[in-house]
Amino acid sequence: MNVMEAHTSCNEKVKTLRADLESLRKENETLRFKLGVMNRKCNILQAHLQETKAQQLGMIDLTASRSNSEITSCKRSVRIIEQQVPTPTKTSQILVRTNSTDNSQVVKDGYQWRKYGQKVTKDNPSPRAYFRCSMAPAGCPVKKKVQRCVEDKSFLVATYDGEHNHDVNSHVPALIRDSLSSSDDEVVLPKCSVANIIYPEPYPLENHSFRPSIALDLSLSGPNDKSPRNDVVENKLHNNNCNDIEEYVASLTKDPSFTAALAAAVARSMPHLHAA
DNA sequence: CGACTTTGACCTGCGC
DNA sequence: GCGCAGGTCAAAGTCG
Repeated sequence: MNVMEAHTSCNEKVKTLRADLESLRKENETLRFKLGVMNRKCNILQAHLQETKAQQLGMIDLTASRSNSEITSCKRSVRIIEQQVPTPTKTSQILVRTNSTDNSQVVKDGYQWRKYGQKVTKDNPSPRAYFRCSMAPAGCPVKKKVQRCVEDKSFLVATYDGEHNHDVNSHVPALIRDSLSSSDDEVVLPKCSVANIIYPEPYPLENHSFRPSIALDLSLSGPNDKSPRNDVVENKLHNNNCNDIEEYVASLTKDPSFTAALAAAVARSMPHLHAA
């Protein structure tokens, strides 16, 4: 009888352990996915940071009263950075937070777009929509591709191609301007090249002061607008982002539940360590 | 009725 | 040259 009881108890333990194992496996999958997303975001952020630094260095006034050696040193630094950072192109990308239940691919960026095609691409199950700028009467060469983010479907990836040959303000109807300022979407417009991106935040934010997405009133300036106001906003944005990212990373590393879960996931992904 | 969207067909570039 | 994938066209449909 004792043997029977022991056997039953053993079976129950096995069941519990299996259930635990299954839930841990699921957790592992989730964490791996999140880790992958974070990794990708980190890479893009680093590229963005490098670009910002290059721009700041490029703004150094080389004609100011400095010694020749200082000037040469500055020029050399700028050249080194220029080699590291890809040459700015007329292509840029932004990420737009949308309502996850909203299936539309409309990115409210202040310009008027006409959809001329849609295609399902190989690397993303969500269809890619093709838009042309329809604001300039003579025809604007700018094109835009919009596709849902493959990792987080609540975000739209908008790729801009070309430069607007007109101003955003002169053609935006009042209705669109109004809808922009009240929009739920959060957008950061491209500054000059690829990887000017606002990041989706797939994790709960309640406990973190860092919230990387910043809503801008886009009706006041276009992506090519180099007004002082725009520069102030951009500088503020970059400084805030850099500080906030550090804050965010610090808060994540201080979070015992996050580090424990991460450690567990890493340990589980290395069977040889498990066995040892 | 005009502007806009949808969607299948077609074009083009690229790798093999 | 062929096949594939991304990009564009244009006719039909939809909406205000």
